[in-house]
Amino acid sequence: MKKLPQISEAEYEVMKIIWKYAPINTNEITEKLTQTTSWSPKTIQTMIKRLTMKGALSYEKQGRIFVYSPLIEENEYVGQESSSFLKRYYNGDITAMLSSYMENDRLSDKEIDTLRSILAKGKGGSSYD
Amino acid sequence: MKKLPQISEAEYEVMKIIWKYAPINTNEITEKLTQTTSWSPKTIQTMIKRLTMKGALSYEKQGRIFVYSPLIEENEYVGQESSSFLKRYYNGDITAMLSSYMENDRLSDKEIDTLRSILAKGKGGSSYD
DNA sequence: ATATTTTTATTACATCTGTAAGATTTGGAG
DNA sequence: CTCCAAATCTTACAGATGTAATAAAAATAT
Repeated sequence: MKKLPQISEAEYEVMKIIWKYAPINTNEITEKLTQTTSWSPKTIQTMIKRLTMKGALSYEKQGRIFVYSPLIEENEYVGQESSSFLKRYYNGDITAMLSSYMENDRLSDKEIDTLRSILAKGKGGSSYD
Repeated sequence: MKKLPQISEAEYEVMKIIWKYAPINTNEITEKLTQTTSWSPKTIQTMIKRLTMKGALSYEKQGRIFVYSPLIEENEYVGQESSSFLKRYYNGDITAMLSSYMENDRLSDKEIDTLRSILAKGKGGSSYD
C-alpha cells in the first residue's frame, strides 16, 4: 500500500467536503465550509493549497477556476488513521478498545445490539467446529 | 470532567512509561525509553519537562533527583482520545467503526470471536424480551 | 570549602499547523 | 485592447512538536 500524505485536522475537514462533492471548485468548498466552521475564505484557500501540495488533491483548470478531486480514498485514509490510532492507544488491538468501552459502560444497549448484529454476519458462529 | 492537557505523540510515550512504573525517576524513565526509541536522553528530558509544565505529571524531590507520578489517569486520557478519534473519523459512532472493519475484512476470525464474547457479557442478549 | 559529577533548567531551531493578509495573474466586460 | 474583479499564489506569524545542545545548580567526594 502506498504511503498516504499526512493530513492535519483542519485539512481533513476540507477533504471531507471534497470526498463528498468532488469534483468541486474553490467557491463551492468555501461555501460549504463557512456554514460549518468559522474559517475565513483565505484560511480555506490555504488548506486547499496545502492539500494539493501534499498530493492529496488533484485539480483541473476550467477557465479561470480550479476544480478539485481527491487523490486518496476516504476509506483508505480513515483506515490508516484508525490503525495508527489503535496501535497507539490499544496496542493495535481493536478488541481491547471494545473491551474497554464495555467495561467503562460507554456503550448503550442499542449500540451493543448493533455491534452484535454486525458481528453476527461474520464467518460462522463461535460454536461451530 | 476536568479538561485533560494536550499531550503530543512523543510525550504520550513518556506517559506510558510513567503510568506503568510510577513513581519513577528521570534516569529510570530514560533507561526504559532508550530501549524502545532512538531518542537522546536530552530529548526525553525535554518531554518530561513539558509534561510537568502541562500539568500531566507531578514530581517529588528525593535528594538530588526527581521522582515523577502521573496527574492524569491513563484510562481517562485514552478514553478522551478515543472519543475524539471516533468523533473525527466515524461521526462519534463506534458501531460505524466496527462495521467498517468488518466490511473491509480487517478482523480475523479470532478477533470476531473475542468481540462476540466481550459483547455477550452485556446486559441481556438481543433475543430476550 | 572546593572541584567534580550529576541532575535540572534554559535556550535553540526547523517543521507543521492554524489562521490569515497582501500580491499577482487572468478571464471577461466594455 | 484595457481595466477590473475574481481567482490563485506568496508571504506572515505565533504556537506546538521533535529533537537536542548548552548553561546552571546542587550534591558528593576530597
